[in-house]
Amino acid sequence: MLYPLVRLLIAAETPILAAQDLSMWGYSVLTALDETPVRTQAALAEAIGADKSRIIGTLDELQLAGLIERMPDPDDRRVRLLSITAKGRRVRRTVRKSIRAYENELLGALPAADRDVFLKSLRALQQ
Amino acid sequence: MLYPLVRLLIAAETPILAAQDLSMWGYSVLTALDETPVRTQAALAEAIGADKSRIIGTLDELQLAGLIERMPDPDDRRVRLLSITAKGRRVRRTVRKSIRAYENELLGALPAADRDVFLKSLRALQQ
DNA sequence: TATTGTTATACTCTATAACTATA
DNA sequence: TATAGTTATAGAGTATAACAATA
Repeated sequence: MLYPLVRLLIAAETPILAAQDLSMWGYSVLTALDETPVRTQAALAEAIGADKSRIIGTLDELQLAGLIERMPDPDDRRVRLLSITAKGRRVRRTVRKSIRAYENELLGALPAADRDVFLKSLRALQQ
Repeated sequence: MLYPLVRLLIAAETPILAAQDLSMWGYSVLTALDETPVRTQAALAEAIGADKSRIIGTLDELQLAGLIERMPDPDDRRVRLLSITAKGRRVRRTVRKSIRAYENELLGALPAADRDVFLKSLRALQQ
């Protein structure tokens, strides 16, 4: 039952991301970094459910676009300290607004009380 | 919010399918054929959200395992009439029972009233 | 020797377009 | 010529392991 819904969301949200030259992983990274700063790339990858080698291309793009910063940690030069830039925060906010607008439109099909229970339940089912 | 949940379900249900030598698409096909018979492979593919060329390997495997039948339509020999076999039905029921047991366990974390609203809402959100 | 980030490789999935056989 | 099914090809996404730099 989730599969058609997920397909619908991906179809609707891919163009929103593309409008900001963002991939799904790129948006994932911005969201993670905007919520809590992360010290290592491996920790970031783990946080968003990816492999550390998988996000490198994504980080390269985000850095090139000026959306994140990647600084060698002076205390351990193997480590890259990751942070979101002001521009990255702006882009993330823009995307999030569009995505939320779309999702609210979708959820508008549900009675308000059901909607609240639905979202609460979704939250409860994640670990 | 859906993504981690979907990952969790895939991780839990892949071994259930593997125990019956079924792929996710194979299970999708069995489910579609068990619910309503389909005349052409293209229609079946469309029904489960796949490409007609993508499901051919799956149909080959299912047929080889004796779970479906694929007969040329005598009225139009380009067409393959698709149907699930008794064995296919048994396998599907077995898998479905395990999957439902797991999902009920998951949903057990929710209060019964919320669970009902959650499932009803999921159903309402699909088109 | 162990760890962080990177690169290289192979593997799976998928989409597309050719191809065949029928109509 | 058009359609159903098939095959072939190339492309994207992913996982794994090897690698360089640093500890």
